[in-house]
Amino acid sequence: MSPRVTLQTIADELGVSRATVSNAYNRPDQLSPALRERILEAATRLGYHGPDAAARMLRTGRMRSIGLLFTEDLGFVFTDPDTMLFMQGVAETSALAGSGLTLFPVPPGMDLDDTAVRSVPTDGHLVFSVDDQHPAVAALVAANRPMVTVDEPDLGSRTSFVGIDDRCGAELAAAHLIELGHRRLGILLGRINSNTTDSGPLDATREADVTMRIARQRIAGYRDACAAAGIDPASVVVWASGGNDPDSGRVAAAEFLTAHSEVTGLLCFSDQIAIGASQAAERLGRKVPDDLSLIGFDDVPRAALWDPPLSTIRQPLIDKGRVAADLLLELIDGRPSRRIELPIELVVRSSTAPPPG
Amino acid sequence: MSPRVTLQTIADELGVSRATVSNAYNRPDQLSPALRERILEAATRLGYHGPDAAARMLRTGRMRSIGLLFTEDLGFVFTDPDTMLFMQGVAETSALAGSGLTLFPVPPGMDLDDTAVRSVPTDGHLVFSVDDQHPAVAALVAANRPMVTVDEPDLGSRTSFVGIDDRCGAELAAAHLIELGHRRLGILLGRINSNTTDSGPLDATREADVTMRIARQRIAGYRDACAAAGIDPASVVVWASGGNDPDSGRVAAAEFLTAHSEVTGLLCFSDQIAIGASQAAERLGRKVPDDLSLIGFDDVPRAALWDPPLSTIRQPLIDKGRVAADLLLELIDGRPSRRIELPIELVVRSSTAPPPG
DNA sequence: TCTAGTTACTCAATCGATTCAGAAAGGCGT
DNA sequence: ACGCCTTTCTGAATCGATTGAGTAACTAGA
Repeated sequence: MSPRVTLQTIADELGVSRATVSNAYNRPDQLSPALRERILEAATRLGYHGPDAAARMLRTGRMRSIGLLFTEDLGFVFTDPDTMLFMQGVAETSALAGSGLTLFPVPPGMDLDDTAVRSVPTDGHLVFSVDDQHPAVAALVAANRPMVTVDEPDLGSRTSFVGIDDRCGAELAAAHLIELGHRRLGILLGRINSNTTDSGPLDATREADVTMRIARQRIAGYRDACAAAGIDPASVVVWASGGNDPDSGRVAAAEFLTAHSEVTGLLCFSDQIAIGASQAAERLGRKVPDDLSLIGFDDVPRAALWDPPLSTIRQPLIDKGRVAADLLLELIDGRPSRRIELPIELVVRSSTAPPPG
Repeated sequence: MSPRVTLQTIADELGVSRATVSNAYNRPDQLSPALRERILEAATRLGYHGPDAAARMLRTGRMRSIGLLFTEDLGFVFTDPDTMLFMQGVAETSALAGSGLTLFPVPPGMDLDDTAVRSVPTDGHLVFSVDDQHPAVAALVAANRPMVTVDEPDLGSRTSFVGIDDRCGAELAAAHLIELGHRRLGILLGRINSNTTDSGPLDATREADVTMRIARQRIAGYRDACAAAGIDPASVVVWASGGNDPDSGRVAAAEFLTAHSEVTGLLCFSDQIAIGASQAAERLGRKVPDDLSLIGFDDVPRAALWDPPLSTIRQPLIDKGRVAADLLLELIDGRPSRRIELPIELVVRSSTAPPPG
């Protein structure tokens, strides 16, 4: 067939130089409007659809796309409301900037070289809630390209960071239950690190397995509130769910509530977990909030729609995506790295009440 | 700072040719294992992270990433369960193939040149449920690159296509209601084209505004069932919602049910619409399914969880994503275009019952 | 008329790899 | 010792653009 149509084809057709044709696309002020018209006309006539993106990338070093790395199972990613809200924010900002958004799923167990991470170029990466020991993070850090991490890991000034004050948020949640009169509290986490999907109680030893930064922070925050209220932080049972979805929460909560029926207030790592826990409580015949108070985290849309509507700690998830993308675009622009903490807020609804009796 | 580390840097360091270093990465069988080891060692020592992706793209013409184009509002895209399920399937398949997945949002009203569509290279595009008059589709068709459309538009053999038999599915849904004894049916659509968010009744004239292929197909299918049962297809009221989300469905259904209280069976364009309609019915004091039967379309997870659980037409949304990505990878591989229709199935739950009286 | 300043283009180096056609060296059978 | 494979590596063309320096022509001011 016909050889590829390039800048040169147009240049030859019109008897001008390749540079001029390039300018017609990139620097319209560098040539006469009349010539530019002729060039554009010739281009459509010959079926030239603008400068080749790959060649331009090589020459300019700009990729016009940002990467989004996530390491969770894909079945989780696209059903998790937190992730979706975040992605929405990222997509909005990148679309506004005319930038593409390239997804880099690195499913558990897949070798980094079998993914697109090294073979698809971007201007920088967004890392969403990834264990800091994950090889993909190490690779990106080594490459020393612009990158912003979200929630996790916190890499210091080498990268930008956006997150919330998880410890403070957890403290707010626990303080709310304590203020209602609860004394026997439990903590129901989601997944505690990227290597396990085990659920069950976490004694002091196993608590060392909790490598997720935000989980550690929140445990600390929950305990802060206990300590402040004179409740022995060691009396608070910590339990892990195998995942961050409602089903994992339901299963883990059923075990938890059976093993620890004395607990009247359950501090849930996320709304998703809290939703599962509320189902489990229902099945065990424990009414929420009369027999058991539940408080979630995040304030996803479903939290307000759930029956009963969930008390929770609100964090601005769409904004998190917007801010993360903005920070990355700043970095790509050559500006210095920054660290941003988004505001949080206690939202009291109907899943929390004074303890029974 | 130091000049960029390239293949040549490594080659010079070791006194070998650039070609050999390239082979160390791409064709390990072309050099001795010992030399390959030395090259890889030198690479890590000098901070070389593998061949530059942009340069490789230019040289090989392979981008190792597929594009996903969507033209809906981003607030919709990331909250719509159908879209998310589809994306999950796409992401799974592309991840397995080691391919990146680049999102190309073209929000309504945005000029194509302000988006990344022309400036970020891909091996091909997935077009998800886009109006065939959309300029982005025209641009992709003109570029004549591998592409597969999903549901819409149906471009014939120029591209691959994946969808379902929408007409048959609609017929199944209507036949189910008719079999239950319903004679007064209504059709509640979602958005009818990409230019409007108006809701309201569609007379014969306004029905011409329905440009979405699947909406037209489904209207035809609903009517097929009516005709087969001796119900005058013209007696079936057609109503548009402004969007495809539950809220739009709720608002439109409230108007519809008020204007047409004689209707006992509502054929909803999607489960999302049906969910909204069931809320509207509830507020109007009409019990589902006792006073009003509702049937959705898609069978998203929420359909089964809704109260009452929704009768619907199931289509395999995750598979749709998988198949779409597979078809695109085939095309990129140079294989011929194909057209695939996925199976559908009537799922009877509790939102449908015989009409009252 | 001379000079300085614009405008409108052209030249050619460059981005960083891939790949095919050799070439040098070594092994092997006869 | 000869020709003939293999194995292992090299040379050089090529992908398609961008961009700073340079040039020719034209304008305007003194």
